[in-house]
Amino acid sequence: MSDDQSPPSGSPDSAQPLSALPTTYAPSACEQRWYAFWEEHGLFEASGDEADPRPTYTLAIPPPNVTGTLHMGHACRVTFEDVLTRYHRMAGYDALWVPGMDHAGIATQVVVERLLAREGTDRHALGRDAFVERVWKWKAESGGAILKQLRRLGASCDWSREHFTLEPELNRAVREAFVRLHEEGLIYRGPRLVNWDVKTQTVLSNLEVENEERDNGELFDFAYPIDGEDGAGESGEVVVSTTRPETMLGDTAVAIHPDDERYTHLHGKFVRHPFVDRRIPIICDAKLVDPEFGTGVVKVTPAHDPNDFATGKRHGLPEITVFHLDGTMNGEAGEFEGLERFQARKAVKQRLGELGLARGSKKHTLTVPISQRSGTIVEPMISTQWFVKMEPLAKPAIDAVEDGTLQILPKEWEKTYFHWLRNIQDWCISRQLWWGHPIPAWHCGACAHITVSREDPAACESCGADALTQDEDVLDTWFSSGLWPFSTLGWPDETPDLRRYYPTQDMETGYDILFFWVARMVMMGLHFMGEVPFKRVLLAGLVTDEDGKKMSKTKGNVVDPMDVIDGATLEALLAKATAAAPLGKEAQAGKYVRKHYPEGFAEYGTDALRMTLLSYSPQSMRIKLSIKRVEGYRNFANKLWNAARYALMNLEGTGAQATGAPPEEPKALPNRWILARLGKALDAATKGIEDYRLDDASRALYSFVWDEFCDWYLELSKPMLAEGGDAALAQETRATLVHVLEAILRALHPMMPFVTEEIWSRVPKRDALGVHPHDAGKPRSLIFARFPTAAVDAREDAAAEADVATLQAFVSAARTVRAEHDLPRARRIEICWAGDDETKAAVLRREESLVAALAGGALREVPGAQIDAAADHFSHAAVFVTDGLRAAVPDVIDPAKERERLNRELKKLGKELDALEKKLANPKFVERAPAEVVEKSRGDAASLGERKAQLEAALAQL
RNA sequence: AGGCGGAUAGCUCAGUUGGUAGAGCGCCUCCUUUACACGGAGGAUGUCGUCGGUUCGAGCCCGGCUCCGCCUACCA
Repeated sequence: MSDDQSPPSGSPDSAQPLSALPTTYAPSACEQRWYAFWEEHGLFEASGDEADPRPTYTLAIPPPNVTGTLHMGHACRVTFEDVLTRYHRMAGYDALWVPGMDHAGIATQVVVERLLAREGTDRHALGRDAFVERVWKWKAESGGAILKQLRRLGASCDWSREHFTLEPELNRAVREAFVRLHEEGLIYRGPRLVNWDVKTQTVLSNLEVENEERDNGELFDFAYPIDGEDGAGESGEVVVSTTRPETMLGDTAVAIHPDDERYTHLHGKFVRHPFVDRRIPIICDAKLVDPEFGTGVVKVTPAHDPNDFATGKRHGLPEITVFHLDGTMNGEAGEFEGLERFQARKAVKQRLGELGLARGSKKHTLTVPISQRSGTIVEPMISTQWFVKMEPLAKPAIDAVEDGTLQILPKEWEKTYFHWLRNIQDWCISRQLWWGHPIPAWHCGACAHITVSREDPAACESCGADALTQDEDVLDTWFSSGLWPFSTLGWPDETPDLRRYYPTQDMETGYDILFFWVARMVMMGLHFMGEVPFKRVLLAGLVTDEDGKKMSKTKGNVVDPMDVIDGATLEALLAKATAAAPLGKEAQAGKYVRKHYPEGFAEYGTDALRMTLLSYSPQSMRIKLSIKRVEGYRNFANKLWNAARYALMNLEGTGAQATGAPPEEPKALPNRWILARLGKALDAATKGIEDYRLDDASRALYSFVWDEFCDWYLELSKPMLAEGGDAALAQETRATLVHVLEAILRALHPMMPFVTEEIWSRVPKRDALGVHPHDAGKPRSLIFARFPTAAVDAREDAAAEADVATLQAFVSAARTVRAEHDLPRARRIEICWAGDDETKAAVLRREESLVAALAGGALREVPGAQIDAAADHFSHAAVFVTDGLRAAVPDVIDPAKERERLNRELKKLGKELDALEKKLANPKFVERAPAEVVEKSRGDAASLGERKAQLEAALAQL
């Protein structure tokens, strides 16, 4: 079977020779077909075999929310992760990419509640169990959309190991983690001032609160009358400032700075609350009060402000909550009871005015806390919640990065990571939602003891009563995500997968969830597994629109990856943008599309999109997705396709095939050269991938394929393959051509899986090429092919590189002359040349026919003096010079054009020479710079000087 | 307020340990040559934000400034 060139049975149709195919690559013709093939044959599945000797490479996907549809950010993540996975799989690792989804507590609950609202009902009418059942049903119906889209992107996940953060297996892990932390005293429950979302009526963690600057705020001043009832007959007032007048209903103190001499007389005094029957102490607090700010007097509302809460604790102040959970005023608000909080604000101000206590207001910009999910202003409230004590967990996580056990790339992010962990606050993990992991805690109706247990308990562990009710809260979504790298491998059981694949290698994700998720996984992994959950954290920037703005439905600048892949007309894009836009913003939503994509999208294909995303540096925070760039990579895929067509046309019927190794001892210069250059490109690509510089890796391969393989090697191969030529040379060239093409396909496969597999299936090659023994028997596919290396697939050859560089410089210079003189293609020229550098002259002599073919002229070596005095020897000769070589092209010139060209070249050369000479004239440079630098500068100056003289001579002759 | 990042060709961005500035797109000229017009050949385009310092030498190292972005905290 070693000569079998037909595709494996069951693989997509590859019977048609590539040379007979259309000249344009059509991604849609093969992408879905290939993915189905890969998946159907389980080609992405990790071995899971403990006897498999290969090292493992494991990567857990950042599980997308079930609510989501794929956006460009996902596409970016998936592409990076897929390249890493495919690369390692090809490089001889047992690679495992664990896929899955996150149940996304609040996000999902909000979506389903919105559906219910449309049906005219709500979750309370349904009841908890029915509601949860409804969410599961919804998840089953629409939750998988994103998984289908992941496949369109070519994600080579092991679908047999797919997980969902709310599935029963992971619930076991969650319970285990919770109970263990509780046993260790790291989980506690208690009343704290928390972030309350009045709309969804749940508590939020600090991370779920976003701060938004608003300049429409005001600083409102009002007076508290001094209470004279303490017998001293005091009168007067103190004026306080507030941005939230309604909270004064919960004031339980007024604070001044102890050293503020303006208020010394108030020490120990009281003020009278104007609306509720309360006498309020004036307290001294140096921590809370900045005497320079405002009046230097602060109203203290312990129940509704973090600083006031802390102050209240210091002074033992009562904490009076004035809001209901829905944000309306409660009974403590007296006459304002029942008002919504912002109405209450107005009302309080108005009443203060009526009482003559208002003391004016001024504009004030302030940042307001916004709920990430509901968009409402978050209310600080005192509430009893579950917390994780973070400090003991954070320490090992800090150590791991400090001692290098865990690497963060790009390294700049380390500082951010440390800063957050060193100032970490306890994590509020309970949520007043229904969709999520229920907290494994049971309240005893008899003794109020709380039983925390892995299994549902039958009786209270304290008093034995069976009057138990489970805690009504669920856990923060991120609690289960934090366990993801090991819970998906079977933890808490000691499964073979957990043994084999933990710790994972890489965690690739956006920097926006460094705290939310990455840091928590590190803490949880270290705590429960005793080992970091992954060895490297790879952070990428966020994908934005063409203007660098965040993609949002309101702005209408959301680019759907599927549209980029499949193509979309302007009308379709407009329709989608307007449909997604909020009511009333439809017109605005179309603006972006009209401005940037007046012609819609062509069918760019997955590979082009992937290459585009890969080409952005991971160093930058923003990835401004440019559709022009996508187009460029679409063109690249087409270039590759056509290069392959050329190669296969020349291979057809010759018996040449890829063997996984280059020819033993290639003789022809272009063959030696391309193999040497392939080695350089492969080194750069490998280094790029391993260093997480996929931009470097993709650039190296792109420029090798286009600039060297296509632009030079294929052109050089044409004369070598010409009919009636040297048969041995042609054979060697075909062997080189097919090998380099095949190696390119393997190298590019992690980045461009579809077009490479499509072409590769048609490349004549030895069977079982590069397949690891462990994968023997599986259908033939690039998925298992060995990733090419310089050592095996290329041949080092510095001499060939230097010689072709000479040839290229000469050919380019000759082409410039042709172009500048508008010589028609058919016009043959004679190029008279002389060599000053014997090595270079030898190259031209040896490769004369190739140079002649590429430069479009016959070569004739002449004495150097003839070129120096071109006018005397050749009529109307254009003269060009490359390093170590001179040439004249007789009978072609238009003196004016020639003068222009020579002058332009002289100008450029002059600038370079000036800089060099200035440098060399500096004695300190000669003295102190490294010898090789000085030597090089001298050499460069000399050859530049020579060229300049020659150009000037040529110019003078015109 | 503190921290971080950015400022390089018309646009979007690379630039490895300091040693003569790069790519893609766009632009100009020519070319329907048997892989490719999603192409080929050639060409034009930069005070590397600004001021100062270190150095023989700075896009790169150090400091100040300006503008932009992000993050964290907080402003009664």
